[in-house]
Amino acid sequence: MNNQVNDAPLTLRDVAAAAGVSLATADRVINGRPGVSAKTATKVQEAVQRLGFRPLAAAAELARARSWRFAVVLPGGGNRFMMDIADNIRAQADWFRARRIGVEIVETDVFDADTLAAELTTLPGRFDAVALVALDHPRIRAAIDDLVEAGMAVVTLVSDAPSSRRQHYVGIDNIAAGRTAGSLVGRFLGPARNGEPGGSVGIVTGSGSLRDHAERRFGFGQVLAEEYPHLTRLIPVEGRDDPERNRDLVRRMLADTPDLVAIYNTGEGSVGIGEALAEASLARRILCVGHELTPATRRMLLDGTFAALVAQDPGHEARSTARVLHALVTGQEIVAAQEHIRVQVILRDNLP
Amino acid sequence: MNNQVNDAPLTLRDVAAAAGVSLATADRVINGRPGVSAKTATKVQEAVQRLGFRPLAAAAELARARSWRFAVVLPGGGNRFMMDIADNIRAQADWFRARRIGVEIVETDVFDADTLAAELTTLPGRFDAVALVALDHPRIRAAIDDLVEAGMAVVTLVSDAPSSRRQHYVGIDNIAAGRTAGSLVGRFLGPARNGEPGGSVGIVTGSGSLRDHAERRFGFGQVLAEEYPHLTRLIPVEGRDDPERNRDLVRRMLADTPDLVAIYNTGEGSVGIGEALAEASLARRILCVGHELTPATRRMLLDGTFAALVAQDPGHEARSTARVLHALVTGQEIVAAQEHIRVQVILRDNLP
DNA sequence: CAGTTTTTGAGTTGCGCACCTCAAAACACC
DNA sequence: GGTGTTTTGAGGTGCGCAACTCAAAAACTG
Repeated sequence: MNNQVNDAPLTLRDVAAAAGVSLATADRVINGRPGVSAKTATKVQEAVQRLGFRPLAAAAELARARSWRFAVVLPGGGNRFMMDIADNIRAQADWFRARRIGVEIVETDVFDADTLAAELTTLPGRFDAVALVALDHPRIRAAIDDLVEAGMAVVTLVSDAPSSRRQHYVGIDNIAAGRTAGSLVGRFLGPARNGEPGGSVGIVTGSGSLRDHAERRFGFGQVLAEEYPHLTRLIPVEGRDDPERNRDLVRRMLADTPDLVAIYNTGEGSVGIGEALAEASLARRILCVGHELTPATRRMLLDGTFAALVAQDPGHEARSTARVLHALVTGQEIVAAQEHIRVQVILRDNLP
Repeated sequence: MNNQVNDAPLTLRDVAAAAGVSLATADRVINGRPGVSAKTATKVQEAVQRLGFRPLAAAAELARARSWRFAVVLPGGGNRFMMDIADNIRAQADWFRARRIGVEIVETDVFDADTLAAELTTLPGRFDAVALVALDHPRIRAAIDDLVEAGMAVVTLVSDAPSSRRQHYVGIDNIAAGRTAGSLVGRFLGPARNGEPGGSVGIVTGSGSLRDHAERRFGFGQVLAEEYPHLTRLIPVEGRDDPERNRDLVRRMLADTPDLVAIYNTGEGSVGIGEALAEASLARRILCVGHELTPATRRMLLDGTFAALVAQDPGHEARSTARVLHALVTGQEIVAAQEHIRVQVILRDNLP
């Protein structure tokens, strides 16, 4: 085992010498410039491998001496989770400045394909790279492909468009997130007991047009059907992530479903669910699992209204977005493990 | 709301001009060199504030033109989690090289205060910074303080020594981790039913000399006592993180405790617990919660022997260690949110 | 006031690389 | 052989800053 992680600093000059070529030629190979014979290029690449040369990041960055413009396209409106992402992007101002990156946060109606597509077409020329919360819709897919075609680096954020040509997705595996929620509900309710029916599980979801919620419902249903068949799944109700709609929907659900034992909310607006339960004096008696850590869900986790949250870290996503876009435009490698966004389970006890 | 995250790049030259001083004077202020009157220094600092100047990291790094030597002190022996950390440190070789950082991984007997203290005294002069898995022991505390006194940057890793002068701790809140395990056990076992006794919960722990295991036991006990008083906690048994010892201890536990319903392992060697349960055909019938994701615990999570794991991400810890040490030696700021290590709950469904 | 110390300005060097020019050398082709 | 093309070498410039020198200016001292 080699415990010496690395050795004396190497420069491009050392590589050139080792390969028996001039500095200019070594530079041409390293930076993929034309006018080098295949034979010579191989010699240089071998020397790079052999010596383990990597350009000093600081020097490369300084010498490149160009600045970048990134756009981050987020849904407008009061979505708390998206506001958290925006805040975390802003909190990186120093990081961006130190890399000569100008960032603009563009708010738009992500739920409307035409609006979003129109917004996207304005980006080339103004920006070098873009991160967007994607709608998985043919028009958006085409718009994303046009951006890539125009030479922009494109990553999807939170909600993916896997069939597009986007270079990277910054977000969680939403099927796994839904499955996790399903396991938590099933486990927390406990096994079926002789003679006792399992009860019904209500599902509150957002608009259904973003891929993430659909995938969560799918994963949730999968686990409940396979592992907890004694539980009855109600038909999902759509509250568009709006607390007031959710409150009304849950009121009706409580009235219509005497054997309701649990509620899963695939999206935002969990606070409305808490209100409806409190009105009916059923808080803590009906098991609730939701998504994302916000001031409201934090409070409901602490007071026991919600038993658990499935969450993704908006700070991690903001930083990952920044790193990935930077790596894409500067041609650096992406550290997959670092950029993998975890599906977090948050209980009262491991609240950050 | 300002959606323009940052503006045109500034140089030190701009700051000097804005402050009405020469470049040399601005440089003296920025880098804390002597020979500047308080009045002038204030002028420059105000200009820095007003313009929002930050030295371009790449240029500063390049100009500083010095290399660093980091040591990472880990326990020797086959601890899988520690091996993961070491592997992740090695995986960062490129990152280190790009910053002129040489890293040496030092394996030693972290559990023996004399050995560890002796190892630590050899570091000053050979290294600029050190990360170590700390024993919370007066001798180690003194040794750490000596390192800081000698001008080294010191961070503790995984297990902290909070009363020492170490600049940072890279690891999780182990009390929260223990509480989380306690909540999972309590919740998964379900509420007390009329007439049914709650049953006994076994606790398997490591050596007890590292702070982390003690804190986990404490947090676990806290939650069980407060929230699940119907459960009986057995006296913790010490298996020194060794699978074979753990197996023997659990064999005896099973024989002695007819009403055993759950086992919590605060440390490594969970595979021994699985073996003992399998022998007795009790796997999946006794609820198990353990720590850290390894090939063995992953397997037991998938086959249902373990219901959940409480984990910390060794990759994150390795990267955080690198970033924090680098920030400490170069005088950069530490992004607290980025370096906060999360207490993760891992179920079968959100396995990374 | 002269003499001393402190403060400031002006300037240089080099970090390692990207990017460029220009000329020389090697090669291909007829 | 000569011509044209490709490949290679040599060298320069600048990125923004750190770190330094040296001299000039300003601020104190008695």
